[in-house]
Parts: sequence; structure tokens; C-alpha cells
Amino acid sequence: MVTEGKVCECKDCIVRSLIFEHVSSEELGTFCNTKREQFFKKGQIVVKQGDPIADFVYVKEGLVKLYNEAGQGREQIISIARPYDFISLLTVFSETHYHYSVSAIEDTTVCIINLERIKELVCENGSFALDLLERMSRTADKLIKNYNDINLKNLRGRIAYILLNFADKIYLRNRFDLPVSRKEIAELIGMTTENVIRILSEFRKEGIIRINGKEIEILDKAKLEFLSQHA
Amino acid sequence: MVTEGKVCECKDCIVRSLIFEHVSSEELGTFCNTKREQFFKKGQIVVKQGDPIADFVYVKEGLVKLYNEAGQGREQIISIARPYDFISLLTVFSETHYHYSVSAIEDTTVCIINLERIKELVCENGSFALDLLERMSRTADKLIKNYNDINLKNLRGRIAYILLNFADKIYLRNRFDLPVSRKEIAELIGMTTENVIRILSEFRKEGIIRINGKEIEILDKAKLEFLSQHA
DNA sequence: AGGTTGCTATGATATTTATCATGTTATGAT
DNA sequence: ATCATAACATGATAAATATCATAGCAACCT
Repeated sequence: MVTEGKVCECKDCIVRSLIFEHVSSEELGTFCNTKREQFFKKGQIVVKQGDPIADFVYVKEGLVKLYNEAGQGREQIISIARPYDFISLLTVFSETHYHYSVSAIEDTTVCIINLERIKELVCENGSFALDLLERMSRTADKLIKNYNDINLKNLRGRIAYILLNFADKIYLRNRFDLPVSRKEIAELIGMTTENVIRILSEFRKEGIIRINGKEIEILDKAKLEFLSQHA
Repeated sequence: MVTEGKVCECKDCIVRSLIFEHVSSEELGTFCNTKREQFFKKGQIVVKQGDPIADFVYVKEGLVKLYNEAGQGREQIISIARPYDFISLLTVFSETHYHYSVSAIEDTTVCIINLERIKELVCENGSFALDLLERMSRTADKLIKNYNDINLKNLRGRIAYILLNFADKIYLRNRFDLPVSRKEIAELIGMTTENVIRILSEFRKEGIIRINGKEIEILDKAKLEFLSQHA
């Protein structure tokens, strides 16, 4: 984990207020002295699988992917995280080394807090502890639901699902640039690269989407929703 | 959730000491007054998806399955939980209704604590809060790893994997009675019932296992381990 | 004890998905 | 601007998995 970075200009950081709404001004001041921001360009590694865990990290701005390097150069993408999502939440309290890697898929700024500080705050502030339990609970639940949803779908359903996810959850519009390659989409939803390309081409031929390189425009959202639900 | 049950005879409950090792005798006394045990016969439902969440539940003795009723009468089994595993951990802090059902797959005793009491303890006792974060973190991490492992395997690898899981993690021996049907195995590892039956038959013909109805004996563990890793 | 339902088992066939090969285009480095 | 590499795209074929059908056995209910 890169340890340099300037101290957070806290008054501009809306992420902080969402996370630490139960923290008093005094406690907040303490954090401001130690919290750091780090900027990563698209493609850079934020957290490396196997590195010792020292920090609590969350996304302030940008987009990252969480992935598992499964051996033989293979990757499995676990999720794509955006602002307000925690990155390392699921392992930092139970392991000494990161189980996943995190890298930026768009230019990204993360906030970094020493994990010991977080643990101290958990011990001192019950409301904060409960809030953290809630966020961890929600993150885990979402992942499980996602895994189960994906596993029930055929290949067309999966592509429909992920396109709708980009449109409705990440970019909030029907026209966007994919932040990842076809290969990475395959790693995220458990297909091969060629099949991702084929299904996207089918959707283009069927007039469901328009493709211009990385740029995707959804033309028939109702059809995508149908495919996502009934596949 | 069934609400009747006799008060816990705490001195016999080794589960309690594992979970609440940071709790003082005074706090423990408070819990003893409110914690309840409930017995469920194989097949009975412990927690029903959609029911409002009021309790914190864990397995004292026996075996349960966590499952998602996915519509059209279909189930997806998320995991099998045994003593010391939490059952409802992943949703109780972030939702108002259970996202999963839980039912006993062997005769099972669970301990039940009112969730508000747990939340109060989280607020009062920082060490307990940290311990709970660690357990939740570990549970979630295990599930994610399991999903990712399973998704990389073909059908023979999945059957090998689940048989080894029963042998090494649940029954701690190479000969055991399956606690679930072939259909439920299919729901756990994402296959069809017929394929589970076929692969088990293949393993029997290849001399890898011996099958006697629900009773399974592993004859060639090295082969199973190989199949689990290279499929 | 008998009947009903669910589970197990096997065979045949259909469908889905992966793999391999080849060519084109885009991107990044020099 | 050029070259090399990676990504995208398409076609053909193989492999894996699901589906459908049928029969026998086990478990549960009356």
C-alpha cells in the first residue's frame, strides 16, 4: 500500500460525513490529522492481494475493481466499487493480509485511514461500531445476492444484467463508456471473452444496444430488463 | 420465528464462551436471563425468508442450510452451517426482514438472543463489537471464496469439492451420511439433480467412493483432491 | 398394509458454452 | 509516424451441461 499522500481537506469530503455521522467533532479532528487521500490513475493497483493489512480504505471518487488472482494468470472480478463503497471491508477485520487486489478502472481517489485508528474508534464509540456492522452486513448481502442472481442466468441474461447495472447503478444513464474490457466483463460475470463479444454483437444486431468501441448506448431498455429477468 | 424455549443452561454451553469471551460475568448474567434455546427436527424451518428480524440466532448443535427461495419454487442453497457458525449474521444488521431461510438438515439446537440486546452490547462493549466484526468479516470472506472456487470448477470438480467439504469440514472423517438429498447438493453447487447423480455414479464406478444410499465412503481421497483442484 | 409422493438412477437427445483459429482494429510505446 | 501488442470480432468445431423420458426404490401418510 502506498503510504504517502496529503492530509484530507475534510470540509470537502462528503464521504466522511456519510461514514462518520456518529463521530463527535473532537474525534473527527483526530481523524483529520491522520486520514490521507491517494490518487490512482486508471490501471494502477490500489491494494495488492497478499500484502499485509494496515489500512482501512474507501473510494472517494472514481471506480475500482476488486479481484482475486486465482493462479495461472487468471483473475476473477468480485465487484466494481464506486464512491461510498468500502473496498477492503470484508477482510480487514479477520485477516492479516489482503485476500483480494483492488485496482482503479477509472482515475480514482481513495481515502486511507490506519486500521488501528478504526479499531480504537470501534472500541470507543458504540454507535460507530453499529454503523460499521450495518455497512459490512449490507456489502456482504449485496455480494451474495449478486452471485446468486448471476448464477441463475444464461449468457444473454448475464450481459443484460451487467449492462443494466452500469446504466442504473454506476453511470445513471443509458449511454456510457464501459470502464472495463470485454475480457474483464467476462471475469466479472463468469463467461469467456469471446462469448461476451458475441452476445454484445447479437444485442447490437437486434437493435437493443448501440456499440461504438467502449461506448455503449442502450436503445431498448425494456428488452434488456426482460432478458435479465428471464434467462 | 418460534418464540418459546427454555432458558439456556449456560454452564454447558461452550458456544457461548467462544462468542462472548470478552463479556464480563455481570453482562453474561444479563444474557443468561434472556437467551433461549430452541430445538428443531430435521426438515423444520428455523428462520423464514421475508419474516421480520427480531433475533440473533446461532447453531449450538446440529446442521442447518441457508437458502434463498428464488421464485418458481426454486431454491438456491447458500451454505451449510454448523456449530459456531452464525446463521443470520449477514443481514441482521442491515435489513428489517430476513433475506434467507434457514432449515435444519439434521436435528438441531439453536440459541436465540433478542437482537436489541446484541446491539446494546455492541454499544457498551468495544471488544465485543470488534469480535463481532471479525466473525462477520470471516463469514463473508469464506462465502466469497467458496463462490469463486465453485465457479472455476467443472461438474466433476464440484462434486469432488463438496464431498471433501463434508469429509474434512463437517464430519471430520471419510465415511458419513449425506445430510442432504442429491437435489439439495445440486442447489448448493449450481448443477442439476441428474448430473449430481451421474457424477456420483461415475465416482462409484471409478472406485473413488462407495455409495450406500445416503451413506458415502471416500476410498481414494487423493484422487478426489486432484479432481477438486484441476477441474 | 397400501397408496402416494419424492428421490435415485440411467438412457437418449437437445442446447448451451467453451475452445481454437484467423483476421481486423485500437492502443500504447518508441 | 511506425511498430508491436492487446483487444475486438467472427467462424467453425468440440465439449460440457441441461432437458426429457422412463423405471425402480424409499419414505411418508392414511
